[in-house]
Amino acid sequence: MESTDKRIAVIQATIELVAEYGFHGSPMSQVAKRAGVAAGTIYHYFESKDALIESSYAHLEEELIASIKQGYCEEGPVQERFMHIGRALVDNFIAFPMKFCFIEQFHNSPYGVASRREKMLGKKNDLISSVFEDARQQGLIKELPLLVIFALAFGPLLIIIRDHIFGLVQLDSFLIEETVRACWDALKS
Amino acid sequence: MESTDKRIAVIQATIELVAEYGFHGSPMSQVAKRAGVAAGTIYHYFESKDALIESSYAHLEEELIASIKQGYCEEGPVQERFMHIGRALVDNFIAFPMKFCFIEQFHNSPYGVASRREKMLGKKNDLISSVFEDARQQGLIKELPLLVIFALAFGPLLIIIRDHIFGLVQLDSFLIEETVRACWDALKS
DNA sequence: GTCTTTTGATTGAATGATCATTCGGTATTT
DNA sequence: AAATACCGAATGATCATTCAATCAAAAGAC
Repeated sequence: MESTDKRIAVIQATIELVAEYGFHGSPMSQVAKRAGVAAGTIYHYFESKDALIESSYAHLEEELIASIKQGYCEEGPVQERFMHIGRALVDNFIAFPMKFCFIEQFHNSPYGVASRREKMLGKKNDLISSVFEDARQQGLIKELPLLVIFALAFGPLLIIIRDHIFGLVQLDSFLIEETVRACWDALKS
Repeated sequence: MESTDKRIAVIQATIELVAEYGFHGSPMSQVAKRAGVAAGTIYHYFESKDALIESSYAHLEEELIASIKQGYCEEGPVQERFMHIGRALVDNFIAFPMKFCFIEQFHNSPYGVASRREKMLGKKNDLISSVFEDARQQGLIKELPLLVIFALAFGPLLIIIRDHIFGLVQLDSFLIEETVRACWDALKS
């Protein structure tokens, strides 16, 4: 993970362009132009367009986890930890819609498939999983597979974020709070 | 909406290819080959690739609504109607994963934006909205904007369908039932 | 400190592939 | 014979990627 100025600039340009125009609407020539870099330079940092997209996604994922960790209390009550994660997710994506658009496109494209499978095999003790493991042990939530719990917890949030970004709803902090709480209702045993 | 054999064949080929390779990985030449048709023929039925993709989506949406209507009782209790819709959605997408992959890619691409906005303006009395309107009037569900209700109701289902299709969970009818019920828990006031 | 040398970074025009679309013509239907 | 459906090679654009040439900076030599 080297991080020259130009490397980051290229990733940033990729995220912006892909978010707006999709993978196929984002030629390397445009990425180069927006990053203020020559086309050839991209290939100094990334093997191919696919590799660039993969790296851009990894970059976003790191940023997202970092932003969730801000103000997160590992020792607090389970429901409060859940609410924090939910709020952080929505707030962050609403503040940076491009990140959301890129990530969602990635997840629903052939790129994302392999990536998601890898993550499932081996990720045990990350921040989020452990909230649900604790909740399960305390008998607070339903006895369902972890992935189903994930779906109930975050599925609705992704949708309202998308609706907000596309201007179909206007989220405010009250509505966000109520929605995250409703997600918790879905989990409660 | 004419429906020649070839027109349908082209749409079918488009859905299959896009589901597997994405929009940018589905050249018209391949669509033609898979549909058993000459490249030029596609342009007899569709103005452009964009128009073809738009029509393919519309086709899928009609099919989906038709399949939900099967066995649907307009007069039954609200919760039962909701459970029926949820089950139908999951069953249908699991039976035809290509449909799901196409639709999700569409929704998260620049194509889908306009389409979604149009639908929001003017759709009042469709099958699904009226379930939630009835539920609201009976005081059964939370007082939240319709789009948030949609998100809570169907967001989790979309995620577990994706996980199932990618082989990350194995859904059976028990798990589907429990998940749809949990979605209802999120809605309950 | 100044002058080479070497290494890595950067450039952007050139290359070759691939793609959406067109069109002149052939088959099929009316 | 008129109209419509269909074909597939040809066209022109666009794109990812390469590479020979320039530039920058660090390392060594004296």
